[in-house]
Parts: sequence; C-alpha cells; structure tokens
Amino acid sequence: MATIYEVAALAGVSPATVSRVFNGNTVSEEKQRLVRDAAQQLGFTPNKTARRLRKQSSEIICLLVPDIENPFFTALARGVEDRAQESGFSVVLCNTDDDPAKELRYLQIAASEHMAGVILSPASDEVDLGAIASLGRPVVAVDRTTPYPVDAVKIDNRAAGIAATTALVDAGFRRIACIAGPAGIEETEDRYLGWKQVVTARKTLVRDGFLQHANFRVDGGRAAMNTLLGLVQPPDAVVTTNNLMAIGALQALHEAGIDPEDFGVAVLGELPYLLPPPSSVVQVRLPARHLGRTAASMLLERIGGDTQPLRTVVLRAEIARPPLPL
Amino acid sequence: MATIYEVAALAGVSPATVSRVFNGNTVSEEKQRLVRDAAQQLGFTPNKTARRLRKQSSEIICLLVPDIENPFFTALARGVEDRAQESGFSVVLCNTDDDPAKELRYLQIAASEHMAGVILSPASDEVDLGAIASLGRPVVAVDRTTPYPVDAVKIDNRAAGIAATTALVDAGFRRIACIAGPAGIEETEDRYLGWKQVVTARKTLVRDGFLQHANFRVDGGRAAMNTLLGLVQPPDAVVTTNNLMAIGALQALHEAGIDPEDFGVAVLGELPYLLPPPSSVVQVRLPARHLGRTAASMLLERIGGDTQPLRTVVLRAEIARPPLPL
DNA sequence: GTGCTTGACGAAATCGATTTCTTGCACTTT
DNA sequence: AAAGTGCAAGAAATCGATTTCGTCAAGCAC
Repeated sequence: MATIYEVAALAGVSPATVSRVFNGNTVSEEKQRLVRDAAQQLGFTPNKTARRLRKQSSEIICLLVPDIENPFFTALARGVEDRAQESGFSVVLCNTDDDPAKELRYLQIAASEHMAGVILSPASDEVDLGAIASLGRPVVAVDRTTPYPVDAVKIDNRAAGIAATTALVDAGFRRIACIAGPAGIEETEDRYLGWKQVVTARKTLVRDGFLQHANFRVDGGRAAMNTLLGLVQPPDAVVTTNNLMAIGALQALHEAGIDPEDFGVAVLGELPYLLPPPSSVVQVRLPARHLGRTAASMLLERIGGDTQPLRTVVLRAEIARPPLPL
Repeated sequence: MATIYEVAALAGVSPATVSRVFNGNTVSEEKQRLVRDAAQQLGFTPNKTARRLRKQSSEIICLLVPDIENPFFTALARGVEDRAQESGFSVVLCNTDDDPAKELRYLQIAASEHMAGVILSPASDEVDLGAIASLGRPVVAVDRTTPYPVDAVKIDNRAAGIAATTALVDAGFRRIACIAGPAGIEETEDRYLGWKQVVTARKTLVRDGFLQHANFRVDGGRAAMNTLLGLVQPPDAVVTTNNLMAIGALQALHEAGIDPEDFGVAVLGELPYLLPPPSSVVQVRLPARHLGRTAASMLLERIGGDTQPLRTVVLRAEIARPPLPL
C-alpha cells in the first residue's frame, strides 16, 4: 500500500499537495497532473484509518436491528445499504436480538470506531444513546421510536392496523380478534389501536380475550391463536401485528384443522408465500426497504451537517394485492 | 471521549504506562490501580482508530455475499456474525449482487479500511483478490470457491444432489429432470452431477431437455419449469439446485394447474413454507448458518496468525424432515 | 565494592493522512 | 517604486494510540 509520502516523493511535491489534490483544494494544473500520475503508478489509495484519525469521523454507518433473519429487517437493511453505497458509505450490520446489553455494547463500539452515524431499531425504551450523542454523531431511529431526541422513520402503524382490520370487515368477517405485540411498546399499541378503532366503528362483535398480547415471534403467535380458538365464542378472523406472529397463527389454524379460506387473517407485514395465499389472508405491505432507504438518507443529511429541527417521517403501508414472489 | 493522555495525567504516569496497562504489559500493581481508577473516572475507552493506525489492523471482518435478501445468505451472515461477536469482532456486510465490479470495489474498501479479513461468496471466477492478498489479510471463500489460494468452506454439493435425487426415486418418481444453475459454475456443476449419477445408476428415464440451466433466481426457475412442462414427454419430478429456482418451479407448476402432490420437487436449500409442505416436496437442508460460523472460525484462526496449509472444509447437507417454522 | 542483569517506566518516534502556518512569488494599486 | 493582495505550495503540527529505546535503580555474583 503506497502512502501519500511515496506519491509526493515520486511526483516531486510535498505530501500536503498530494492531500490537496485528493481533497479538492487549490493546486495548479500541472502539479495535479504530476500527482495523479504518480498516484496511478503506485496504485495509491488513501489510508482510511489515518484519515479517520485526523478527521475524527469515518464513512461507516452502523445499523442495529433486532434480528437480520426476519425478512422485514433484511429488506430494511438492504434499503439502508443501497442508499449508503450511493454516497460511498459502508454499513456495519449488528443483531441486537432485542437485548439491551448487546445493543449498548454495539453503540459503544460505534462510538469508539468513530462511525459516522447510527440507524437503529431500539430494543427497548431505555436505549442509552449517551455515548454517541456526546460525540455529536447523528442517530436515526427506524421502525420504532425512542424517548431520545433523534430523527425517526416509522410506519403509520395506526393506519396499517385500520387498513388490515377494514379489509377483514369488508370481506365479511364479523368477529375479529387481534394478536398484538408485547404491551407497552408504542409501535404495537398503535397497531392494535387501529384494530380497536375499526371494530368499534363498524360495530363488530368483540369478546373478552379478543385482544391477545404475544412476543413478536412465531411461537407467540401460535400460542395466542390457540388461546383465541379456545374461547367459548371464538373469533372468525384475526389481525396479527407482525409477520412472524402471523405465521404462528396460521400454523395454529392449520393444526386445528381449520380451512384457511374460512378464517380471516390480516397481517401487518408480508408473509413468505411461495404461491398465492388463500383469499382470506390479507397482507398489509410494510415498506421495509423504503424505510431503510429513507433512514439512510436522513442520516446522511445529518452527517453532511444538516441542522434542521428533528424530523419524524411516517411512511404509509399499503394493502398487498398481487401474489408475492419472494 | 477521554484520551490516553488525560488518563496518564490524572494517574500521574506516562501515556506509555497507560497503554501498557491496557495491553497486558509489565506494570507494577500500584500504577495499574492508579491507571484503572483514572480510566474509570474519565470513562476512558481506547480510540480504535488510533490503535488501528498504529497496529495496521482492526477487529472488523468484511462479509461479501451476492444478496442478503436470499434467506440462505441471511442465515450464513448470521452465523458469521455470531462467531465474530464471540471474539469481539464486528462484521461489515456488503451485497455484491453478483456484480464483479461491486465486488472489487468492496474488496478495495476492505483493504484501505484495514479490515482484519474477508469472507466472500465470489461473484465470479475472476475475483481479484490482489489488493487484500498483498496486504497479507486472510480470505475465506464460502459456499463457492475461487481459483485463488484461500481457505474455503463449502457444501458437499454432489452429495446434496445425490440425496435430493435419491429421495425422489425412493418416492416412486421415474422421470426426474434437473434445473441447474448457470453452466460453468463449479458449485452448480457438482449439484447436477449428483443428479446425473443417481438417474444413471437407478436407470430412470432421462430425455433430452431434462437438464435445464437457469440463472439462480425465481424467474429462471419458473422459465425452466415451463420449458420442462412443454416437452413432448415431460418429467414427473424435478431437482432444483437452489432455493429461489425452486420457488419459481413451484409457481410454474401451480400456474399449470398441476397438483403439487403429483409432481415431485426436490430442492437444494430450504423453502420458506409457513405450513408443512406437500409430501412430494423434498428439501435438502443446507447448513447455511453453520457455513458462516465455520468460515468465521477459520478466518479468525488465520487472523490470529495460524499458518497451517490451506484448508477446504466440506459440510454435509441433510434431508429436512420436520416442517420448517420460519 | 564493582560490574552485570533485569524490570519498571518515561521520552520520543511512529502509523498516514489532514490542516494550519508560513513563505515566496506574481500582480495590483497609488 | 513601495506597499498591499492573493495564491500556490512547503514545513510542521496534529489526531491518539503503540512501541522502541534509553534510563535508572534494585538485585545478584564474584
């Protein structure tokens, strides 16, 4: 790896001049040429580490998600990466497994690695953004929000809940339950509030126990569905507030021998169907990739020095109509 | 962010001593205590960038995959990340989209970022590992191999092909076709050779056109399947050599109105079934996560200075029996 | 007691770029 | 013609750690 000194020596100029050539400062035509030729000849690439030490910042952004194996976050990551790439930034991806300790560890790494900024989907409300905040590094919350004063990109969860529930009502279902995420998380609250709003407005039947809270995973969805099916007067349809729980719910229905066409299932998120899903399944497509792309754009703006007031961008989800090739 | 100098000043020692305390060198009990107390008090974290500049290496490993949205690579990435984490390494994830130019760009970044090593699933045989190689950074090829002399972890593709095909024969199918990946890629060659071996040994019927080459994507699988179904004497089963093509094939079957129970489909890889798949679908489970974990382990050994001869680890795939929750 | 080894630890060099000072030269301006 | 202005470009400081080198003192052998 050639250094700036070797280039300088070969070109017969000072290292400072070489640096200036590569950073757009005033250098005469002739020396520019000399330097570029020399750099070319030596295959010179500026040492990012040295530059980072001096500039106190890098072109790396850190993305913290609960679990990259969830297709929602995969798509989100892809969006972030694509956008970052366009601006010459790289993305470091970290799984927090929704574990605040892991999350904290990664945030510290991000700080001590001089990463340019952080995009995260907070594991809990108690994220400690202290370390990065004190460094003045920008942070964007994605999908979920935090009490800290940072930019955020989220989905209009209430609207998504409304869309999902409305679709079920329109399809003729009249006893619609809801499998929501863990109580106390804003994101999931909004989603089931959407459900509540519709079932109230449309005066469908709601029994005690129609609202189930579960963890965000497959097993949680399955358990919740089994509980619902065990009610004295069970529902005839259900709204599940994320993709994994919907899978669990569908599995429970299958195990109970219920024909999928007879039981309405609306999902906030997409299911990895290979083939067109049963007509009773409604998917509200969450714009995951877009979410990532938007978050990356906002972060890059901040990194670029943008100081406008805090923003929260809310993206609207839409009902997925066509079958979904993976 | 406190620096080593501030810690030194507070502790009343030289910066060198502070460094020694944190790097396990000989320092007297007493000064150790002084330094640790001071560091504690200031919330000192060593600046990774400065360290990296001096040591000419970092604790970051670079993972290059074609597309993180393919669940196979997602699982692989997860394996890499988990293993890296255990050793205090971070992972930078990059999508190459099977584009050699993108791949090269990332490899150069890896070099100029002083990343500790690279794990990659090469986009083509012409990967240029020159830049990293010249830096002496270790590289591990994963899933696919390269002509370069680097460690590799792969799947026993021939055995996987054999297992898949055998399962179909055992299930009673007698006209088994194969949808293979692009011609000329070692990985896919091995897979269809497994198919060939079995159909030959078991003397099943093989017609012209029973071997189809396709790109590795859903559309490729669908097109190939349509071609197969259009043959004068079409097959009654098919082996597809990756997950995405299998999805395309299943879609084509569905569109052709063929009952999935009547047509055997064996897949090298896993399909994102929500519910138990039709009994005629055979999945050969590729140990993606393990692949990643193993690759990371090998890379970390090399990073640690291991100089044993080049290794290629071959992992065996197995037939998936139980239904697969996502 | 002199000479030699050994270990703790400070001073200073080093990694490779960026950036601030400075210098020197060309060109105006009065 | 002297003084002022501007600009290209070199010298040197800087970022924050690690590491070499050298010093000093204690411990030990003869």
